[in-house]
Amino acid sequence: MEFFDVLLRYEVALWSAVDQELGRRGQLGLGQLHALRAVGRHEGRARVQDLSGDIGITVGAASKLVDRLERDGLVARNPNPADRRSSLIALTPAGERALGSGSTVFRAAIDEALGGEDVAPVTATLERLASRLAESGPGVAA
Amino acid sequence: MEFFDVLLRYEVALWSAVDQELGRRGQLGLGQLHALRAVGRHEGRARVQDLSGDIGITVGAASKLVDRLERDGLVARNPNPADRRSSLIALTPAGERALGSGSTVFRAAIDEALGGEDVAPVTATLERLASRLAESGPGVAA
DNA sequence: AAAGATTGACTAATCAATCTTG
DNA sequence: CAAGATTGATTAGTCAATCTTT
Repeated sequence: MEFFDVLLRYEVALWSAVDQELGRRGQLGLGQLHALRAVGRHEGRARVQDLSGDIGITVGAASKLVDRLERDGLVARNPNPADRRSSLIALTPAGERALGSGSTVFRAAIDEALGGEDVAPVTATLERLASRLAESGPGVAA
Repeated sequence: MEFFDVLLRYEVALWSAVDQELGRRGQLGLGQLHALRAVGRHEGRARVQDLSGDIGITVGAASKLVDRLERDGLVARNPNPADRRSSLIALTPAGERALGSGSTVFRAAIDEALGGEDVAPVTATLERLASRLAESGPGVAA
């Protein structure tokens, strides 16, 4: 189970290293940045469900996450004309700025951590494994 | 940043899949099992600090984790004859049993998730990256 | 003083129950 | 009645302050 152990250990260590670098450079924490990246990918039309799936947390947790991002002025819930049960979540101008500058530091921190290592093969293998897993059982989903 | 994204996504998905399989088989959750595996590796002489480092959580969190494991009868804090500031944490008989049966299910769940994929190269690369990171900055440590 | 651990205040996750809309 | 989201109770983490022992 060496694979599982090192996967877990490295993921925790990398998250921690990147998060600390973000803090040193006066950026958002990695948790918030990770969320803003997900919101950004949905081009202003993110629903709470989408974020839940992207980030791998429950719908309830995603709802509260959006509460906090909204409180901090980084995203806004806009009415969904097609379905009044949900809102469409978009980045605010402040959210765009935080995502932009945070992403720059984020990329640099990862490049630094990789130190020239070619991770393309690892990336490919993990993609394959992730697909396998997604097919068999839908992780966090209800 | 495809590498970071898939690393994170897969780690979350794999954790979730294994955790659910443990639940279905009436075993401890993966969080607790992960902790018991760490305690077990220290052969009855684990200190709170050791677990903190192994698991990648703060010392305070590790102290509370041991509280819960102790409350559940899975580990015991024994006096440390060499240093009265710390205890030596050991598995109880119940803890040994839970670790044993949980590990069996754990291994099977991982094998199932890997589905014959050869992860040795990925493991080697992640080991190398983890070493790099450990040298530059000590993650969670105070 | 420093090291090891614990505790309290706070933050963020889970699950279950609930409310609204489709 | 399903689906989408929110909320409340609980659980587990962070950080900072503290206590004991070295």
